[in-house]
Amino acid sequence: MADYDKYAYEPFAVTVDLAVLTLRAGALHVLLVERGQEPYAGHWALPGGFVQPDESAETAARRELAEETGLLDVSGLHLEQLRTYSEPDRDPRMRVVSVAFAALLPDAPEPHGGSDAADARWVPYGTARPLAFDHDRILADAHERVGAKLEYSCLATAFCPPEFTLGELQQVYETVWGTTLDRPNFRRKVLATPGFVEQVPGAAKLTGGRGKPAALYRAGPATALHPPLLRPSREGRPA
Amino acid sequence: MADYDKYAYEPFAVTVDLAVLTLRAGALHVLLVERGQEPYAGHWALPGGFVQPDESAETAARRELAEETGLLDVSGLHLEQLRTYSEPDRDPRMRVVSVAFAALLPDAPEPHGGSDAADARWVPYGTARPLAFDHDRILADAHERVGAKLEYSCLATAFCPPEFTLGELQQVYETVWGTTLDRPNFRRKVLATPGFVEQVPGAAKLTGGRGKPAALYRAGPATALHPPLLRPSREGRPA
DNA sequence: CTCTTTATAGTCGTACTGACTATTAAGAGA
DNA sequence: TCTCTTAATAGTCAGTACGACTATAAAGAG
Repeated sequence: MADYDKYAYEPFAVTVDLAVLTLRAGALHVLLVERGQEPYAGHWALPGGFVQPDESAETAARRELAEETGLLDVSGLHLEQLRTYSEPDRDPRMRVVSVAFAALLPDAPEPHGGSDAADARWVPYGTARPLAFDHDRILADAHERVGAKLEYSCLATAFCPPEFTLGELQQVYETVWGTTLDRPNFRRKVLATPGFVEQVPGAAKLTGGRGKPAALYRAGPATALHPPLLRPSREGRPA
Repeated sequence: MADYDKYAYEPFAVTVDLAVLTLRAGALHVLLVERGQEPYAGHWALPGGFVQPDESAETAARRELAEETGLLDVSGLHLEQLRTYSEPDRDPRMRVVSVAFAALLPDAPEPHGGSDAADARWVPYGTARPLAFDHDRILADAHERVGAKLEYSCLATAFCPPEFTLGELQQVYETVWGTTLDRPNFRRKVLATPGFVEQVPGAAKLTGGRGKPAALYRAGPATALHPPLLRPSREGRPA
């Protein structure tokens, strides 16, 4: 910001929009609310709301997340600022600048409309298009960002419960990237990265489903992956 | 954004802040303006200004960039949205939400205060602290983001003139990362990445300084680096 | 003419990765 | 109970990428 005296300035409304992602039954889901009023009445939209005078966008996003999901404790959830959308015509009613966030949830409790949330629902990613406003774009940006961060950060554990198997962790990568990965290679790579995951000490194996029971792991202290875990090929360069 | 009727909303001032980076004499420089008024009178600050009612933050950033640098054509410059800073107390006078951008310039024309710009100057990165407001943080975030993007994108060519030598390109990496790189290995890696750079066809070598003249290259069509060019070690994981 | 500087070429061993095969330990169904 | 299926885990092997080098070529400086 520079010289306040040289420019007139117009006040803007500032909101936050949330792309809340989770994995249900091996598919990526998004938390969406159905709009009751114009514009875009009947369309699905990302949850969000106005930033209050005494809070930052991050605080507002966390508050909205708690309200919309009905979760009591959102303090430990991963919340990542995506970018800010500020096209003058993105809302037909008024000038609204929106700071978008991506949030990742491990399990998927059905949202039971908290304080004043409209009825929010988990919707499989990619269905329910088009969304209201520019929310298709925001959601696509969130997906792209999360997919990219899986490569070089330990973000994948944010989709998992506190204790998880390597198979579940691999499912996160496969679901977000839309690919399949070789299981032994994935295992080797994850275990070779110091601090990514650590085995739960005397813990019993997870013996729920079929097959050999898997060892349980929890997230380690590392936050970055060196070297990264690159998604397969994606060649795409011209000749 | 959600239900406009359920919340009162406070209007905010929305600004853009620019971290304009360039390389001069092998050192990273930032474009800064000296503040003449309180608060932070006499401190250096990032250039920036208010977003006008009819423009997006990106448009405002490009306009401010042209005004502050005095450059006539800023259309081809790389401009990257960093994040939005919205702490309630970040400006003591009023509630200001600022969208920060990083811009990369190849050469460094001394800014000759365009239309109404305060006297802007190139300042070596790291000197001139503390900056006004939260601009130290913004500038550090810009540096971190640019350093990270050098690893997996072709961003480095944005610091170079249209035609450049591999030595100049390597200097970009070394300067931003603050490391030294092995020259043959860097060369091998860059040339092995399809579309990163392409040799200028019948062009003469650059024979300015001492030493064997270098071949000239220009930026290729690729935008991403696969596999990435990782900066050395940065281990840093707990035991 | 020689020294210094910089670009470019090439070598070599290690580490990492992708594509496999093999083995183990559970539940499901006959 | 036996066998089949499923999933976890162990291990192999070749191709490649990368870091650390050495060597050569082509310019200017003294």
